[in-house]
Amino acid sequence: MTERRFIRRGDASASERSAKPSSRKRTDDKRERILRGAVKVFAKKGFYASRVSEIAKAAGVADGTIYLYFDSKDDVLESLFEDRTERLLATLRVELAKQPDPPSRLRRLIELQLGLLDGQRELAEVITVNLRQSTRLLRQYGSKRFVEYLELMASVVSEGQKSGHFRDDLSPRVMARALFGALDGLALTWALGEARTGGLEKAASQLAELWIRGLSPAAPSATSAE
Amino acid sequence: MTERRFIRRGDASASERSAKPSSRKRTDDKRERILRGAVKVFAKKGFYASRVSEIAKAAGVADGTIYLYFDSKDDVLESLFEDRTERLLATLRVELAKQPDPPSRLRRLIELQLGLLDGQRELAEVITVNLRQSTRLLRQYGSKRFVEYLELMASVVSEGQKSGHFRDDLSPRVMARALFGALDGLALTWALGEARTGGLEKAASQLAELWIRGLSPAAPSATSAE
DNA sequence: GTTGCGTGACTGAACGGCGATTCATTCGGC
DNA sequence: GCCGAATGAATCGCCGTTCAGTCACGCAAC
Repeated sequence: MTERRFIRRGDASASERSAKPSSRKRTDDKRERILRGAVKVFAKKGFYASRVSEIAKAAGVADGTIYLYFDSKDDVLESLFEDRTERLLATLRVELAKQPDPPSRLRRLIELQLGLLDGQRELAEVITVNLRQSTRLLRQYGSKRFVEYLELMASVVSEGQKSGHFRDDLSPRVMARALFGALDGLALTWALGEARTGGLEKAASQLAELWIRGLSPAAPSATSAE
Repeated sequence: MTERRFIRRGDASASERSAKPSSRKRTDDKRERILRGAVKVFAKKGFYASRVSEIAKAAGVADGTIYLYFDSKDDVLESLFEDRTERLLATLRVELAKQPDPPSRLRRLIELQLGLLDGQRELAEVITVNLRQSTRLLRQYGSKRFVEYLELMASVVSEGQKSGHFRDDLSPRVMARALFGALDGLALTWALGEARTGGLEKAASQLAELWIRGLSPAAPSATSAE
């Protein structure tokens, strides 16, 4: 009955802290503030242990205001995920197109994904941990973004196979899932652990090394592989 | 609303317990039944959306009985995780010791972990999804098992490096986290997707292929490694 | 063998706290 | 003055947990 979600973000242009209290009109700025508050609170306590009033407090708005911009607490999480993943996907698409060949694209993909999280512990935690908590939602509503994401990875692999840069006895879809998992796992343990800035960078570089060699078509003769 | 559930005691459990006339003594059989019920319910609805009464129903016991065996709903999840992970770790340790060299151990580890979940969609889902939901707990109480698990993986890698089977420019700890993530990611997408029995087997084999080549010391071409 | 009793495992209705959501009211901008 | 964004205290339904009873079993007494 209450369809209140009529505010939509025009684009990524989030006019930040313009020193302008300006009008009492609804603003994307307020919506963004709520999302940012949510990241903080969710990261600290997890989705279910987070109180709506805490999010409101972190965002500097009243409890009720949240319901002017979102349908429910669940909707806040979902929107947050949707919003951030969209940004990530957009960045990835642009950056990957710049790379000359599939191996470079693979490396860039890994570096970018982890690089964007580096220095953003809270966001990393929300994405890795809370993504799972809304899995129920994701499954029910079918996470379009998530699938898009996996497909992007799979396409890098399959293009590499076509071009002869990668061995072709491994399924791109399986590789995409495994790579997603590996990135997620690194981000998770990093976010829950020390989370030193720059820590993910080294990990990214190593992961890229592993994958590029792992996907290489050259049959290692020296290895006593059996 | 005001819909009280009917717990038909003995109903579902009667056939199960037919052989042995149940004594009125506390049994870990009952504890195990609760854990199994919990797996079913958690897998279907997720931890937070699961009701204690649903677990009781699935286990064929009364709501209150759960509190004879566990401290709280959280304790049920924690115990479940603890219990199942312990089993997995024990199996892994035994099996890995049988393998002749690190590459075989790595392959076996991957096959075993995914193989044990194959055909157990519900358990896979609880482990991959709910593990995250209790992350808060895991962090606070320090997950000993989880760390043990990562260390087991890291040790396989570092042994391989010492023996010359694996390249030594990659950190075993990073590799362990990435491998954990890859396995977790495969299990997750499998559990949430079609979950065909045998589906994980193929994935396991491919993942092993990737990792073994990826960790191989032979440089296939002029890779400006590192 | 049978009866009666004490023990404690088990039950499930009721409780109580809590927190997401609502809505009467306020108030700034035009 | 009017509109509607923003507020935040009050509401209300939900569900984890409790605990007063129930009853099966083992045992002792006969």
